[in-house]
Amino acid sequence: MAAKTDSTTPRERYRAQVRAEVKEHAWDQIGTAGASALSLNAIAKQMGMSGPALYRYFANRDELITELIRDAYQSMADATRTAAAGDGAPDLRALAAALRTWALADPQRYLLIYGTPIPGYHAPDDITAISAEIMGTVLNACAAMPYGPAETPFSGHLATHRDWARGHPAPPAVLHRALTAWTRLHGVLSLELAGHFRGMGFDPAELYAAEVDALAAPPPPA
Amino acid sequence: MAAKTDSTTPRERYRAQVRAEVKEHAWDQIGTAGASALSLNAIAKQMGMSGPALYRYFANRDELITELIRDAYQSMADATRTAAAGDGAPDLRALAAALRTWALADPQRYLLIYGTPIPGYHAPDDITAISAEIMGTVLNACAAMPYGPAETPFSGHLATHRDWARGHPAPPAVLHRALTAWTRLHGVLSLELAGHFRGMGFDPAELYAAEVDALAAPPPPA
DNA sequence: TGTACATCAGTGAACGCGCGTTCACTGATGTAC
DNA sequence: TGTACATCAGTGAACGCGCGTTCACTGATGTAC
Repeated sequence: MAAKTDSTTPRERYRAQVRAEVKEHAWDQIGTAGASALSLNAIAKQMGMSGPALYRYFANRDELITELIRDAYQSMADATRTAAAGDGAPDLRALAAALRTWALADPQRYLLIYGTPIPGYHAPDDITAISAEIMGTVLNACAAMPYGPAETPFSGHLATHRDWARGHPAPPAVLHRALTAWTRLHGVLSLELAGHFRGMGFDPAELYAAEVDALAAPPPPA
Repeated sequence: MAAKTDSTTPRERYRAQVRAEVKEHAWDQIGTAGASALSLNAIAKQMGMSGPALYRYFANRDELITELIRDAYQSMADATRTAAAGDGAPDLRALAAALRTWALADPQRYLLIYGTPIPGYHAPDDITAISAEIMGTVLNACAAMPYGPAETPFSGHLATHRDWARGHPAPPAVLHRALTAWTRLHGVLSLELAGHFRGMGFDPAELYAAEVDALAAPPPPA
């Protein structure tokens, strides 16, 4: 018998493996047919099992989708955290580069988070928490920028509307920078992933780099 | 009998009216259940007709969806063109304001264009043309800005990758500005429409305004 | 070490459902003389 | 103006399909003594 090094039994390990395999097929299916076409029966067939068998592993279709969304968020949080705080001080450029690499590696994963929301779906709290963690990573990177960003009318608004920063000590101008970084990088990435640059003839990577440069640029002397 | 003022017969008018009514119900359905759940049978039921009746008006489900996408693009093109060139010189601020109003008026319409692409769907050429027209409007507005934007590394790239501008005479720096306007406004709008700002506590309109300000700001003195 | 029992993975049949789409048909509306 | 015919909107039945999900079951795997 196997040594009981930790608390996982063989059965638990087997379960985890099958669940992982189900999710892999789920991603494949989302990639080729879209998230709304995700079907437990189809996944079972691909795995050479009968449809009802999957109900041993997921309570229903919704639970599988929630799990995929959670994994997507977690993966994104890991990728950005590692890159931003990789060596020494948090670095927005490294974060941005890692984000793009992560997004391009699996467009469906990015779009499951940031694409058209599934109507009626509401993410559970733990997913919201991961999302906030990602925001924290962006905030840290912006707070560590060599130049403190300039104050703006909007940063005045943020001074009194900063609950989302969850107590982060950064000044309002940095909060503004973080939100801007988020929306600008997402702006380029989402259009690229959705194929809206296709056929236009320029290199999306260069447009993305230009946005990163703009974010990292020193503020104009006041 | 009605005077034949133009070439539309009563039957043609009736057809056009029913087609429009079908589309209205289709938008309702997209709003509540998502584009992928769009069902001809369900629409027919809502209209008090039998399912097959709709096949008099649309060849199949795909044709209806294509029509909706076309209408969405056309509506966006109209809204931006009117706003940008409304009174006198093209105006990026007016364009941006109109775009946001248009997007918030019907999030599903915006998301049908810019949300997660429908897998395997490829837009026909006339829709691509409308999309290019919108880009032209943005280009015009950027070309009319009081300050010519500064040259950038990316504008160097655009100097030799400007086919998408379709012969527009603007210099590369303006092309860069137009692409940037597009991606930044989309960045804020798409996150807002998808609900990612919900619960964060700040006012998305102010973030949007800050991006518009940044786009319209004079370049830093070189 | 072997035996008895409990746990759990997976199956196949079945449920009701709604979908897109076709087809032959009825009945109303418009057109031509 | 009335009559004869063509056009076309809409119906109801039918097709095959795949979906999510339940249920009672078989057979393998692990556990306790």
